[in-house]
Amino acid sequence: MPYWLMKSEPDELSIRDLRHRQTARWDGVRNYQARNFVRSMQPGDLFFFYHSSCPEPGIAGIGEIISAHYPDPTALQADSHYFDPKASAEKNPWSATDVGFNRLFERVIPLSRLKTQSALSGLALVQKGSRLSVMPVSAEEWAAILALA
DNA sequence: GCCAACGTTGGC
DNA sequence: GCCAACGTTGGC
Repeated sequence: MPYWLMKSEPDELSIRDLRHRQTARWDGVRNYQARNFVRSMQPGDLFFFYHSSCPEPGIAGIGEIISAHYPDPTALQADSHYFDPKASAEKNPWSATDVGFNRLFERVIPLSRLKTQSALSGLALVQKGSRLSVMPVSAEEWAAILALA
């Protein structure tokens, strides 16, 4: 079962929001590499829920993929922040998936701490200049991060 | 196909 | 708010 890491701005969707709602649609991915990762997700996959663009960027908990991927409806909504004028119902290049809550960490594992872990040096998250918002996490990386929670 | 300009991401 | 790094756009 593959593992993932996905970034969200907590102002938009935080791990606490997910815990409260239990499920949410993970949409708005607008990068082809990240989209391809979304398309390879399977129900039951777990992911680290990363808080970005906030006072304490880091991993805040764990979520679970609970649906197959499907065309991202926000790409077709003119009033959406994620509207893509080049997308159509017939040809929508963007994908979304439904996610569920799994676990809230007592404390956020800060990015600064993740950066100090040699076991995580291959993770796109900690690599200079990387802005990938959806990325795979190996079983070894998963265990190394969990050990910090 | 090249590449400059632009917009976005996201840490700090 | 700043700015480095990246991806995309569009003229040529």
